[in-house]
Amino acid sequence: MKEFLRTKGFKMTPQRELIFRSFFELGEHVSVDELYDKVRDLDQSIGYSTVWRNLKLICKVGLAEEVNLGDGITRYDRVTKVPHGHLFCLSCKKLEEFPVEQLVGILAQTAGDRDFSPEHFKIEIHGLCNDCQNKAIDENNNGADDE
Amino acid sequence: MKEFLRTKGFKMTPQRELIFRSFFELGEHVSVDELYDKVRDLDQSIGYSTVWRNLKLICKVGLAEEVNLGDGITRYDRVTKVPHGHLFCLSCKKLEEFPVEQLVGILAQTAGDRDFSPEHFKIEIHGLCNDCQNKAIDENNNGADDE
DNA sequence: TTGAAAATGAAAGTCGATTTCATTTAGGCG
DNA sequence: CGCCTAAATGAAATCGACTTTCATTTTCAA
Repeated sequence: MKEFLRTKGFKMTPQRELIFRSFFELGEHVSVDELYDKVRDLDQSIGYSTVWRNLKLICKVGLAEEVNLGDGITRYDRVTKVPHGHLFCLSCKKLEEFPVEQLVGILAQTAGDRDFSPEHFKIEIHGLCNDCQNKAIDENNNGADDE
Repeated sequence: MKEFLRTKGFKMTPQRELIFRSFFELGEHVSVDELYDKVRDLDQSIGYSTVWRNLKLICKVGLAEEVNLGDGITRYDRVTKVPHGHLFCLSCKKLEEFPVEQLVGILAQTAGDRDFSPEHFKIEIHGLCNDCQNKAIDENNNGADDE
């Protein structure tokens, strides 16, 4: 990793090492705050802006990309081989993935037909995950019938 | 429209009337600032927060919905009969639409397979529109070859 | 070893979205 | 018609995530 960064003109530091490692240990779709919390557990002295800047760096060197679900929080998604879409639970904010090869094919064609040069496809399903659907049902059974 | 709002417990005011009308006169994907500018041309005295609140109201009563393209600006998209995706130009920010019936069918199935209750589908292609591709080419031909 | 370029941490700044609060207005009711 | 209460308004303050600034420290190639 040190070599990889050096070839791109960046230096390695203990903070960066820790931040990169933590990022890849956390799952997908990490927010700055989540990463900052994790990093802070390991080194109290690392600043928020350092975490933020390194997350940006991870994107710049092509290892992750920003995901914006419209809830005001930018998440950072590891770049993986396989393109995927997101199932975003509006209630608990959990994010699941699903494969989208077929869809991306259709979208690429759509773009081509319109002389639009696609850089990135975004396919999301917003709704309620199974857990939150069940919770909603429970609440209806137990709660008062207000509103 | 006044009746429509009354049945939902909202009152009609001159400001609201003007804001609603302006919103529907502007095309799709209107931002608060765009609407505020237009409304301001017609009535200098209307405040930003009133425009914002009425835009939210338009969403609440189901006539529009928020669109977030990840550029930090919330746009408001009139709810239309036909579901559509967005072609978003990363350079000039222009937004085009394209039909997505077929895709939505596939996505609904995907959601169903996973016991996910979909509320909303988001299908976007981010990239460069034809104009901006050409601009980029022009710049390469004329400009210096600085990295 | 050394010096320029890059990185860091704390704090301040940015900017769109949202809320607060004092005041005004709409519209149902007698 | 006037009255009254809930809703609406406008200005200003606040929020909160993101981004930048700046003084200082660190990396690493020569």
